[in-house]
Amino acid sequence: MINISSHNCKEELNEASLRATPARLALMKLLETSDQPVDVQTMITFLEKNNLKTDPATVFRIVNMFTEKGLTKSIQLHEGKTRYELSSKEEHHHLICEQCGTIEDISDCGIDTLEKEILKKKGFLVKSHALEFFGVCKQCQH
Amino acid sequence: MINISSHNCKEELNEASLRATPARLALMKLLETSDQPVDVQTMITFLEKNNLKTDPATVFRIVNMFTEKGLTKSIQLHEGKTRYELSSKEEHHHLICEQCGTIEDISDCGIDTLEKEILKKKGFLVKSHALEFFGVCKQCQH
DNA sequence: ATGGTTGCAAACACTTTGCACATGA
DNA sequence: TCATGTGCAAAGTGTTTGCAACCAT
Repeated sequence: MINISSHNCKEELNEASLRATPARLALMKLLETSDQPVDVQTMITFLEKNNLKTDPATVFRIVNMFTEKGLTKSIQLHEGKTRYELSSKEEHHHLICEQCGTIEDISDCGIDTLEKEILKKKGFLVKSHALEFFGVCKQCQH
Repeated sequence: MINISSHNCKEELNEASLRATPARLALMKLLETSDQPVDVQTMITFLEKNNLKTDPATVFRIVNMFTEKGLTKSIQLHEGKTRYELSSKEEHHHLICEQCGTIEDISDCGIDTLEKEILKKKGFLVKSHALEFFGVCKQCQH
């Protein structure tokens, strides 16, 4: 991920025809700096730490809006909740350790080839996909 | 899927050291015959239709137990709920149409190769994976 | 007989919604 | 200014838990 300048979040929001409010700007920054998909609780805590009074409803509205506008992707790791990640991040997937819970990234899985085949064979046009791997990370394999 | 005889569900349950109760047997059958992953509401409706008095808590306990014992897999299609599918079904993944909601199956995606690479490159031992494609099915592409 | 299972009620966690007030453009 | 966004309260949905009664083995 090459971060060409401290990305102008305000601009990105405007491009998505969203107003640049303090909460949204802060969440954009959180998402940009986080090395793993973020859940709503974490977002709330982050906002509070930054003295931004907030409410779950607002955060849910923000992430839903972000996702609807294509700024973020939603991710489910069988935790009974949703995590969010910037769509602008390089295509990658996740390795979730069932023991310690660490979430590692992985790229390059030739899934585009697969998507093209799906279109040819099934006539199904893939818009997005979810690919996660569950298992045991290196450290946890004693 | 070749169904060698009307599979003896009772036996399968015993092998998993689970008692063969009416609800469990019925759910095994539902899962065997369903052509797509089933959610808990559908299970409850099914049990009621078969005059098996039941309760959500029981069904959740059953599917959790099934999944824990490896009889079923849990699947999340960004619906805010979990679906379940027999693990004994042939390895496959899902094409979910965002327009009409149909869930189509797809096999053969060479994901095992990928898992081996992950072990070699990252030292991460994959136990299971989730791979779903979201898009527009053939019929919905007018 | 007895330990695994269930039904019921209650509680939880995550998420959505309605509405009046506040705010960014 | 005024449409858009927020806070608060309430409700909705999916899921879990405690406990006494029940039933498969």
